Amino acid sequence: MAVTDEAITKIKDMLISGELSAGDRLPPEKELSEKLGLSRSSLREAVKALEIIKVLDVRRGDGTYVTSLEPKLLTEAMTFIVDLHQDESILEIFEVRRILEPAAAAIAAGRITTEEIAGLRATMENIDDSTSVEQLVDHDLVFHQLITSAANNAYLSSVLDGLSSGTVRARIWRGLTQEKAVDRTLSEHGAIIEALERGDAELAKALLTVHISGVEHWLRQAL
Amino acid sequence: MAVTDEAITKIKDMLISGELSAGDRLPPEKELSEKLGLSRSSLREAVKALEIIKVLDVRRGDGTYVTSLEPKLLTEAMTFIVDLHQDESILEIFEVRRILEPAAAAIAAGRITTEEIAGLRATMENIDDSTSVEQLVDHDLVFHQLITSAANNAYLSSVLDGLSSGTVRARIWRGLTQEKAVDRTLSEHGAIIEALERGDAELAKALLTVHISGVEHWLRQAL
DNA sequence: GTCAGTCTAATGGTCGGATGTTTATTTGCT
DNA sequence: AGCAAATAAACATCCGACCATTAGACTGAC
Repeated sequence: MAVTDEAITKIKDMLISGELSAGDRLPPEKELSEKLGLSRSSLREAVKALEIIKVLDVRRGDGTYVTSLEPKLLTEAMTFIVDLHQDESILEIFEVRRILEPAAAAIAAGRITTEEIAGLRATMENIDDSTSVEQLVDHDLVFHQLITSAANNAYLSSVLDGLSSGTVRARIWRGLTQEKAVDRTLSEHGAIIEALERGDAELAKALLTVHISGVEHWLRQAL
Repeated sequence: MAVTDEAITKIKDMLISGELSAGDRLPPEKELSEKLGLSRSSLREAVKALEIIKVLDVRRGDGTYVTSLEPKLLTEAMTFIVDLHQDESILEIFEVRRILEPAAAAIAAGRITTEEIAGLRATMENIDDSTSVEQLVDHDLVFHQLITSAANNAYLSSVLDGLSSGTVRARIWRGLTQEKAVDRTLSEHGAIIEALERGDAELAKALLTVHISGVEHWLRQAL
């Protein structure tokens, strides 16, 4: 194994063993490279790799720190990869979303707070079929994130957020706008909010299945 | 933005735009660094980062290639991250698995082939409650992977595989062995195979929900 | 004493080049 | 044609120098 990969493994082990914890600061590059027995150049490659997947947070002029290590960091790593193959396999991604999001909504229905409901309602304000695509994408992003986060499972949220990257969303809403299907989509969002507010898990689940399947169907014929 | 991060973005853009495709070979480091306007050292950091998340495949003495970019590469990226926080949040991860795996089994029930059934049966051979923990973990890993792959959705498989890393599995089976719960777990596996063979999606789904919930319950009290 | 501004040391960011190691290819011999 | 050695290409690693940024210490005015 290359020294750089060894360094990655060693740092990872230090995290797993607890020698390094969330928020801790790593020794300076020079010092750490000597400790791990490799050059600063090679160590930097290792640190860069860990920074990309959000395990380390490098602050120039300050130092290198261990991130919060929250499940949230799964999202960015996934988004990076999902972005790379959006064309062929969007449908497979939607199949996964169609499994997870209704389940998330069902869980959310049982524990969603009035504040969260209010947050969902807020995303619907000032939105109609004459709103710009960018705003629609923003609304859509926040809407779905609020629901999944109401399910109170950070991994669930991370995976779902990672699977639905912004680039894909933008393409879809552009298409929906052209086909004048914005109204219907927005009214589906409204119905979902009502079901969640009533705590109707079954209905919320069904509505989300229908909602995602609808977009999926549109996508299928658009490809 | 640092030059290294710019380089990562540029390479990513080359992939999205199609200038680089799966299997393509990148220019040599020296040449590419000149083209992108940065030093070889900095470029190497970028390449290393992309290698870690399985976007690039670096072959010493040969060259650097774009990987297949299959969804499968999501797994390793996820495993890396999931391994880092197994303790606190295993239960959240299990909640996600409990949503996805039964759904995967239901899909699989409708399209699983006799060869795949035979493959599942094969994992049960030579396995009983006197088998070593390592072998049990191997069996378990292959068993669940076969089911998810029978669902024929590469993203679904990748996400599930990523969520259930080997380290967690090992801990669980060690526990199950101590509690003499191996028998029950294995018989559950057998029942799942039969349901899949009969194409009974509802039963397969229910069995997997029960199966995962059982492990989840054991985990909850073990923590 | 307190605050603002300045200075400095620590730290990461970038670079260029030298050298080692591995692999694929070419060359040359039989 | 086939095998083996030589060669070249490419990545791997290291080193040392210098730049850029930041946090924190310091200083001086009030």
